[in-house]
Parts: sequence; C-alpha cells; structure tokens
Amino acid sequence: MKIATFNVNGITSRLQRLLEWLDESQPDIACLQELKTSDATFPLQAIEAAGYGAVWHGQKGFNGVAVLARGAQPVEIRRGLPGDPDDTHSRYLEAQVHGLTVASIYLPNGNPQPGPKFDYKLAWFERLIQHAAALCEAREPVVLVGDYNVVPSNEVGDIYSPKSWLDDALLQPESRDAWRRLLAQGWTDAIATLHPGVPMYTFWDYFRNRWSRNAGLRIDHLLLNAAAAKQLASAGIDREVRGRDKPSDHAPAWVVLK
DNA sequence: ATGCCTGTCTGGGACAGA
Repeated sequence: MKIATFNVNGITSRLQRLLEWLDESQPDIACLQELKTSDATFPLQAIEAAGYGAVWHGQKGFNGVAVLARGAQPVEIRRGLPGDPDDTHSRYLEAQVHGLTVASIYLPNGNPQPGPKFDYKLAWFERLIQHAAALCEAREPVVLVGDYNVVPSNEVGDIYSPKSWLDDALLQPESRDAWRRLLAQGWTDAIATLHPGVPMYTFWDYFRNRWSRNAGLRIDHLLLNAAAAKQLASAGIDREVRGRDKPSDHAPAWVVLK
C-alpha cells in the first residue's frame, strides 16, 4: 500500500505533471494540496481516466485538498477541522479507502510573523492537534499526510541552511512546538524515521536557484499512528518531479505500508 | 537584502505562496 502526498500548486496548470507522476509512481492513495480551484472545476474526468477515484474540497484561487485512490472511491469522513465554524479555508479532508483512514492536510503557511496569519496558523495547528488525538489512538491504521508548513529542525535533513529562514513562520519555535506536541501523541514521522540525518527535502523555492543548489526544505510530512507504523516498509521523495518543465515548487513524498 | 518566481483571477496588477 503506497500512500503519497503532493502539493501541486494549482491542479489546473499542473495536470499533466500530476497525471504523469501518478502513472510512474502508482500510488494507491494520493493526497493533494493547493488545488487552487473550485469544487466545480476540479478535473475529475482526467483523474478518473487515469484510474483514480477522488474526493476533494476546493476553493477558488487558493488552498484546496483532495484524496485520490487507485481503483477505488474514497469515502469522505470529514471536510474541515472542527473548532471554528468561521474558518472558510479548504485545508483538511479526511477519507476512508483501501482499509485505512487518511487525511490530506494543508496547514497554513503563517507568514508574515508575527501577525494575524501566524496567529491563524497556530490556532489551526491547535485544532489539528485536538482532532488528531482520537485518530492516533485508533486501532485501525491512520495516516495524516500533507504540507504541514513546518521545518521540524535546523538539521541538514530538514533544511539546507536555516540562515535566511530564521524569521520565517516555518521555523518559529511556536510552529515547532506545535509539531512536537502533535508527534508526542504517538505519531511516527515516516520520512525522518527511515532516513535520519540525510536531506529529505520536499520544497524548493522557484527563485534564487534553490532547486539547482538543492536549497530545499522538508515541510511535507507523512504521519502514521501505531497501527500504521507497524506496517511501515519504506518511504521516499520523488525528487525528479521537481526538476521537470513547469513543476510545482513541491515534490511528492510517499510511504509504503506492508 | 530582496517574493528575485509562479499561479490565479482577470483582463494589469494585486495577492498569495514559503
């Protein structure tokens, strides 16, 4: 069972990159973020033609998350996190498919900080922590994947160099503290567990030659509860996707469960 | 040192992203 996460940065302009990656990587489940399109304009036909069923939560111009499943129709469990009825952002979609529960997460970026966007990020994180507690305790496998917009540490496995990012919302102690408290519920960070100490970046800014210099950040994560972690076989990053024509600024990350 | 690129909505320039 291969589960992947991919921030596509606009599914409309990224559709060919997405389809070729699905064909190559053959994930059983693919969670997408930053669709940047409305529910009505989600390219369902092309995704079904590629052999995938889908549920999605779109938003015109911004945000947007989806869960794709190869040869299956995901069953939607929840769209949006509980705890704030005024939150209009499409950032959380939870579904059951292929015998497990999976969530596609697009955690707020939070820049600039300090400020209201950073406050929103931290508040959203607290709502995720609240909601994730019961999922972590589930006896069935649960996988929370997506763009968490947190660089977990300043180590080279997580960032090429923290120097120019020290004031960024992705590295702030508050962001990292929330990340640590989420993991402390009992989640396994699949990439960090299987590839400690080596660069496992998932994002490279479009400018400043960040891709050609491999000046990347590890911000897309795959978290497994105990039942899922028992099945953990391998994990990786499809880096080559970032080097193609008209790429997303993120590369897909994936985990295989036995 | 700096959104320096890129996508979206829109129809040129603003906003958002990380």
